[in-house]
Amino acid sequence: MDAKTLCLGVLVMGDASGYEIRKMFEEGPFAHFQDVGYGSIYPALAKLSEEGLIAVTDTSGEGHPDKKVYAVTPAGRAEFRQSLARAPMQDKIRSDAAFLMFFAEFLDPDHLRTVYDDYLGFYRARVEVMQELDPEGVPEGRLFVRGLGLAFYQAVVTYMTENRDMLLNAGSGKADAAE
Amino acid sequence: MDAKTLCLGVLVMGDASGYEIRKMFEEGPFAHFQDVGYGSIYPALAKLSEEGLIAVTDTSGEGHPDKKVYAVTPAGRAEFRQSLARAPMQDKIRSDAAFLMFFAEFLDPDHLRTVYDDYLGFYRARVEVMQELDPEGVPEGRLFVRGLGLAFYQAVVTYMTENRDMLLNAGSGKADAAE
DNA sequence: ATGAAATATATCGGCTTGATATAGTATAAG
DNA sequence: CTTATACTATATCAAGCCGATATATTTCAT
Repeated sequence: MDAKTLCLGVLVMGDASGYEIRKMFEEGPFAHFQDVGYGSIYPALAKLSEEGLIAVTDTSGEGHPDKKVYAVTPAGRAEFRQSLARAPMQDKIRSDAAFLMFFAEFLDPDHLRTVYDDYLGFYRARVEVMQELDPEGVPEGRLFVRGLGLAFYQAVVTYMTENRDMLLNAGSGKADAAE
Repeated sequence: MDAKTLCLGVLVMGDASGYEIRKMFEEGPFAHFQDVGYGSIYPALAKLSEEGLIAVTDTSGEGHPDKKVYAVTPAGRAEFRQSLARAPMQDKIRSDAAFLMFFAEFLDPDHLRTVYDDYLGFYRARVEVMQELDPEGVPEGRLFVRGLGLAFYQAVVTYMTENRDMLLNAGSGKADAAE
C-alpha cells in the first residue's frame, strides 16, 4: 500500500493535517498493521493536492503553529475506492527479533534472555492496551481488524511463555566451535 | 536488519550464491519473518567482499550458468555476531489485507468476500506447509522460531474462521452515503 | 527439436526509512 | 516571570530497499 492510499484512508475518516495522519500510524488505529513516516506523508499530500484528490486549508496565525488541514474531495473518495480494489494483499512480516532467536546459539545467554524478556514484554503490553479499547460505535470492519491484531498478539504471548526453555537452553555457545 | 547482516546469516549456515541466498528468503527457513531481494543482495555481497567479511569462488564453465559461491571469513563471523548484538527488535507488520478489511464498508460485498477467502486460504496453506516440516536435527533456536510462526498462522486462521460473519456483514455499502 | 521452467547475475528508477532542521505553543516547576 | 520540557507542526535529505527488468545458460518434459 503506497503512502498516497494510506493518507487517503485516514482522510476519508475525517479531515486531518500531516502531523495528525502520522499519529494515526504511530499510536492510532493503524499502528498495528501499517506504518508511514513524515518523509512519505508530506510528499504524498503534495501529489494528492496536485491531482485534485484532496483540498488544503491553511490555518496559519490562529493561535497554533502553521497547520494545513486536508480534506478528501469526491474524486479522492473514488480514487481511494479504486486503490482498495487494486491492492495486493500478501502480509509482510519483518521480525529482527525472530532472526536473532533463530541464531540463538550465536548469542551469549544473557543477551538471549534480554531479547526474550523485551520481546515478550512488548507483546504483553500490546495485549493489555488493546483489551482496554472501547468498541462503542466502531464499524464492524474496524472491530474485526482489531480482534485479529489482538488474537495475533495473544498467540505470540502464549507461545513465548510456554516455550521459554526451548529457546533459552539453545544459547549454550556451541557456535564458537565451528571452523 | 540490513541486507548485509541477512546475507551473513545465511552464509554462517553454509556457503551459497546470491541466487541461493534469495531462495532462503523466498521459500526457505527465513521466508516467514524476513525478506530481501536481488536488488539488495548483490550490492550487499559486493560490499561484504570489499570489507573482507566474505570470500568469493567463481565457478564459471563447470556445467552450469556463471555462479559465484560466497563463504564467510572469520572476520565475517565476528561481524555477524556483533550485528546481532547491535540489532533493534521491534517487529514490523505491514498488512494490506488488514487495511482493506478495516475499510470493509467501502468495498463491494463480492470483493470483500474474495479478499477474505484469499487471505484465509493463504494462511491455511502456510499452516499445512509448516506442519509437515521435519524437526530432525534442527537447532533449538530454529525450532522455536518455526513454532512461533506456526502459532501465529494458526491464530489468524482460527480468528478469521470464527469471526467470518462480523467482517462480511460489514460490507453493506453504507460508505457511499457520506458527504 | 522446441518450448517452458529453473538457475544465475546484475542494474535501475522510484519510493520508503530514519534522522535531522526549524519553529511556534503549552504547561509545569522554580 | 522565566526557564525548561514536552508537544505540535512542516519539511527535507542521504542511504538504502523494492519490484521490475534485462540477459544468458541449463535442464527437462513434450
